[in-house]
Amino acid sequence: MFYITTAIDYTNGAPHIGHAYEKVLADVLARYRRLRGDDVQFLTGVDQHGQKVQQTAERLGIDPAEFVRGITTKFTDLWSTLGISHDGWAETTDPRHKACVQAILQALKDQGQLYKKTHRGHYSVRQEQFLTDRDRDASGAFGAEWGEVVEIEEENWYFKLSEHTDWLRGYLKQSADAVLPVFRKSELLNALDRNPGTDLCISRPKDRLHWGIEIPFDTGFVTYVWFDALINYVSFAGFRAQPDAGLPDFSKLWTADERPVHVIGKDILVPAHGIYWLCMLHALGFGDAVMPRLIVHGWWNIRGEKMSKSLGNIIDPDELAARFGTAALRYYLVRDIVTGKDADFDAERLVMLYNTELANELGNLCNRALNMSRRYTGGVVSRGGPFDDADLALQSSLFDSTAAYKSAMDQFDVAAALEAFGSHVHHCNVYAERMKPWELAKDSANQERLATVLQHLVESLAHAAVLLGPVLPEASSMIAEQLALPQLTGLQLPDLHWGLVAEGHQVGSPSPIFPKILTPEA
RNA sequence: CGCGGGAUGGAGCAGCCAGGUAGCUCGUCAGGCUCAUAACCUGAAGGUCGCAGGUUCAAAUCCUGCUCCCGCAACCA
Repeated sequence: MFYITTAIDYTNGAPHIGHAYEKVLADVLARYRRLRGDDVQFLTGVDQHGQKVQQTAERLGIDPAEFVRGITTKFTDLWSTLGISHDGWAETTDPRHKACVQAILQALKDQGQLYKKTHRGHYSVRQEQFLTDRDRDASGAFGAEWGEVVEIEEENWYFKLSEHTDWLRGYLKQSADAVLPVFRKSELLNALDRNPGTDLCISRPKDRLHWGIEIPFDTGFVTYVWFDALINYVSFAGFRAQPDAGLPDFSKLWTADERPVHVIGKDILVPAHGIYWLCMLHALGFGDAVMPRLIVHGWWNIRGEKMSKSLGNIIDPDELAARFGTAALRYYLVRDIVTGKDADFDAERLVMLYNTELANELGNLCNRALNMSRRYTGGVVSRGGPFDDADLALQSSLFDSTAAYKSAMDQFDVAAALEAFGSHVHHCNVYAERMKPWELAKDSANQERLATVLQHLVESLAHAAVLLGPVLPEASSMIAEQLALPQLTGLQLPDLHWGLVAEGHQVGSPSPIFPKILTPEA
C-alpha cells in the first residue's frame, strides 16, 4: 500500500496557489501510483484548531466551529475543482481524531514522556502570546505592535523531545531517503546539531486557548498544534482506531515495505515534521523502518518575491482555474517547477506551456492523426505492411520515453516525467512530417504504408492517453473517447504494450481537447 | 566566522550529489509542409556555465576563497 499525505491546511484564510500546488503534486503522485498498479491511500485535509482561528472567529463574533466550516468549504470546493483524488479527508475537529490524539497523549504520559513545568516570560496581552528576544525591535524593546507586555509565569505540559534527538540524528544520517531533496537533509541535521536538546511545549491553558483538544489527564489545558495537527497522519490512517470508525486498517497502510510519504512545504520541515513529528513517532515506538519519507517541495514566488498578504501578491487558484481552466493550471503547477525547488509563478508561462505543449503539440497531434484516419482509411486502424526503420524508431521512442517517464515519476520528479512524455509526442509529429501520410493518400498503391503510419500515430496516442492520466485525468479520458477506446482509462502501466489499438478498430472523430488560450494583445 | 538555496546564450530553467565534446522551452532569423487548434517540421545565430585560485589527462560538475540575490534562523510554550 502506498500511503501519501499532504500537510493539512490551516483554516484561517482562503487557499492560495501554494496550497493548490501541494495538493496537485500529491494528487499526481497518487494517481501515478494507482496507474502503476499500487494500492493507494491519499490523505489530505485541514487543521482547524488553534489560536488564530479562535481569535478570528471571536473578532467576527461567530462560533469557531462555524467559522472553520466556512473556510473548510473553500478548500474542499477547490479540491473538487482541481480534481484532487484523495481517499481520506482529515479534519482536526473530527471526534475520531480527537480520540486518537488523547489516546496518544495518555500513552506518552504513562510512559513518562510528558511532564509539567512552569515558564516565566514576556507576554503580549493584545496578541495573547509569549514574546522572545526575536520579537524585540532594534532598540531591544518590545514595539508598540505588541500592546501591553507583562511578565508572567505559566504552567504547561512538555514532551521530552530531547530524549529522541540522538536517535533522530543517527536515523537521518543512515537513511538515504528520509528526506528529499537531499540538501534538505543536511539542513535538518545542521538544525539538530546547532541546538542543544530542549523539550517541546505541547499545551496551552484553556483560559488562553480553548479551541483545541483537551489534555485527557489535565482538563485545564488543550494540546497545542504539534500533538494535534501532526497526528492527523496516523489518526486518519486508523491508528488505534475503533474497528467501526470507518478508517483504514493502519497495519496495512503504514508499513516498512512501502513507507508512508508526507508531501510538505519547505517551511514546515524544520522543526515541525523533520524534528517534532519524527521524534513523536519514535516516542510512540515507531522504528526506523517505518519512519515516513518527507518530500519537501519549494514555493511559488511572485516575481522573485515571497507570496504574502502584506505584499498583497497572493495568487488565487480559483481565479486561475476559472480563467485558464483546471487542465492548464494542474499542468503548469507540476510542469514548471522542479520538485523541491522554488519557482516563479508567471501566468504568461502558464499560458505558453499550455498552448505549446498541450494545445499545439499533443492536442494537435491528436487532431491531425484522427482526422487523417477518418479521411484516408475511414477511421479504421490497421497494421498495414511491414515495419520499416522509421516505424521501429517510433516504437523505441515510445518505449524509451515511457521508461523515462516512469523513472522520473518514481523519483517524484513530475516535470521530468512530463518532459519525457513530450519527447515522444514530438517524435510523433516529426514522424508524421517525414512519412507524409497526406502524400501517401494520393496514390492507392500506398494504402498499406499509409495504414501503418496512421496506426503508429494512433497507437502512440493510446499510450499517451494512459500516461497523461495522472496529471490531466479529464484530458486523458477525452483522448480515449475520441480514439473510441474508453477502456484505456482503466489500464495500468503493466498493461502498456505495442498493440493497445486492435486491428480493425474504428476511431472516433476529433475535436480540440486543449482549446488554445487566447490572451488579449498586451 | 549562524543555516540553506540561487548565480548557465535575450527570457525562464535543467544538468552538478555519482567530472569526459553545454541541454530544454520560449523568443529571434531563414526555410519547408499543408493532414491539423495560423497548428507541424527543418536549419541558423546566440553561452569560455557569477569572480579568482586549486585538484585532475579532463571541471558547469570536486576543493578553497570572494561577490551579489533570496529564504530561514528550531526551544516563539
